[in-house]
Amino acid sequence: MINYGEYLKALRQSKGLTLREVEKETNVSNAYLSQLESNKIKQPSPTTLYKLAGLYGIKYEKLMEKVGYPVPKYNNNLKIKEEVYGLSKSLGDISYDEEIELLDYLKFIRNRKK
Amino acid sequence: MINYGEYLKALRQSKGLTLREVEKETNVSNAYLSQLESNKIKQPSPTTLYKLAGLYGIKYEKLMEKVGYPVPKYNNNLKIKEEVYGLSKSLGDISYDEEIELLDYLKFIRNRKK
DNA sequence: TATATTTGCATAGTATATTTAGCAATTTTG
DNA sequence: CAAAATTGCTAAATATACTATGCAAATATA
Repeated sequence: MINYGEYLKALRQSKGLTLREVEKETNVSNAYLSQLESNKIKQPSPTTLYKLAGLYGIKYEKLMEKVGYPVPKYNNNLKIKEEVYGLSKSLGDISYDEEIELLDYLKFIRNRKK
Repeated sequence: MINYGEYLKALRQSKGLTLREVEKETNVSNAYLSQLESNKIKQPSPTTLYKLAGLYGIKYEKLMEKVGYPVPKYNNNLKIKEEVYGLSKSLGDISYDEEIELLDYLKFIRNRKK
């Protein structure tokens, strides 16, 4: 059983968005979003995934993969990858589970002093 | 209204295959294949398209596009850049202090279960 | 030619994606 | 504190993907 819902929920909360705010931006009903985040939907349509990926700032293909759809393979050139610098380099390679935890922790950080 | 059915039919016939032969290879029912070829299905699932693309020897992405699904674009450096920065993009803009905290927390995560 | 097999397709049924409506708990506001 | 708004969620309704069954026309075989 694939668990993409937890990931979607962590993404949304890390951005401080409510289900209804996401609904406004994506035209996906808040009720359906809730079902997605609790893994009640096996395979949401690519179009739905595309909208969410856009709003949350992640790659469409990543959601496709999480949901279990075939994803076209491309040439990931490791050399070029290594030449690029930035935050992700400072963090290094992180796993999917770690990313969820970091998103969660970021939410905690930002709501700490209120 | 998108016309991908005609394309699928032309592909199948060019290979001299019957609906039932395609069914055997892809596990998609011949009845459904018939509906696909006459555009009675708006958006067949990516998995179905993937099977057909494989058998017919065309690109999966091409069928995705024909059907009207969003298709990830692969062929530029921006793409690779996005992959590398995927994490920071999903996290959004984070401050220097936040980055330090995240790095610290990541270290904590990785030393936790030992 | 007669009959058996194959072929594409139509129809009905099942599974599942997505929306609408509404409710209980929480949060906001005065 | 009390009323009002907001939030996440559930259940029922609807839309649509996909399959099982079967049939009429075409084709193969004798």
